[in-house]
Amino acid sequence: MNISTKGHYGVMAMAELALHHGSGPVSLKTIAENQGLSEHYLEQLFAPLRRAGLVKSVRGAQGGYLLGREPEEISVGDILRVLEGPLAPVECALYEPESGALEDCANPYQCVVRDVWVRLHRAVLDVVDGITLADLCDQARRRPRFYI
Amino acid sequence: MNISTKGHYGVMAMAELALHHGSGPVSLKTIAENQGLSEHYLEQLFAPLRRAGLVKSVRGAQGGYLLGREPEEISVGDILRVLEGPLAPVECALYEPESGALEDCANPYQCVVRDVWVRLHRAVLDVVDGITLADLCDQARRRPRFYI
DNA sequence: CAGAATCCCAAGTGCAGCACTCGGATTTCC
DNA sequence: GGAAATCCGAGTGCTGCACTTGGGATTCTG
Repeated sequence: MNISTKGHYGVMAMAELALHHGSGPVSLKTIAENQGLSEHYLEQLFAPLRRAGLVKSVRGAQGGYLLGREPEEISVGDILRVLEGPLAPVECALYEPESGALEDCANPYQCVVRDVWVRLHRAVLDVVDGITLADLCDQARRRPRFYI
Repeated sequence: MNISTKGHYGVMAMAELALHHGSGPVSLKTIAENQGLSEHYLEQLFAPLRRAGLVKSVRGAQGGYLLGREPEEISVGDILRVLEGPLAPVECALYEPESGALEDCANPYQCVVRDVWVRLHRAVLDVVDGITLADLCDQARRRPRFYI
């Protein structure tokens, strides 16, 4: 039930991109230094983010990364799904009840317990899809000792 | 963001114990056969559950396991915490804001993002601590093709 | 135009944890 | 006594995490 550093660092890095949104690309070196992360490791995270369209890259000197969409249109859930995979606690919780998949469970115990995972899945999505990068920026700018 | 088979099987097995609550011990062999799981693997899950007091064991022939408390007093969260560890998405989300731990974050990005993890943590706990084994039993007994 | 800065890509590495299996010791009912 | 069960420790193959290493391609700046 935890988020790996991929998702963790990914959201942190995307938050930094969002704070600089509108003022040119930000390099991974900058992000890595600001946040105390490995630049090469961040590279690995940004490859799938770019393929998913969440960021755009600018190559060459003074290059870096830009948000692929407006901060209001990128949720934490969008980032996590790219870096962590689907956010269902167990595989069978991915299928929603209306598809009739409930009948697929071999035994009654598993079916009953699956309802727990479905509810958990929904609770997770409610949180992560309800927070956008714009929300994080607002919150960051309101912090007392905020710099940059 | 997922639950391993430890937590998954553990909750399924505990649900079966709860259904038989009050009518003697249930052996792991029975559970394993009913649910199509490995008996030896279940053994490993029940060791920590017993140490945590969630189940009691009866050794010898016709032995097995009993719930350590009433079904109303065992939540899914109790089981998951024993088998999966703390349910916080990242370590720093374990500390709640009122302890003043918010000041510990080195950089502002991490702090802002941590609020996401804290909210996620709370949402998870709301679900898993709000479902008891008694709830699962009620639901199981109401299912159409319910047996045993 | 050189060279620095940057993204891009592939490969490898050490470690931890998952999902079991195996073999046996101990306890208890019949 | 023997079968049924819990207990216990060890081992195993695999996958994924959290990086590192080493290079190549692109583009701005002096």
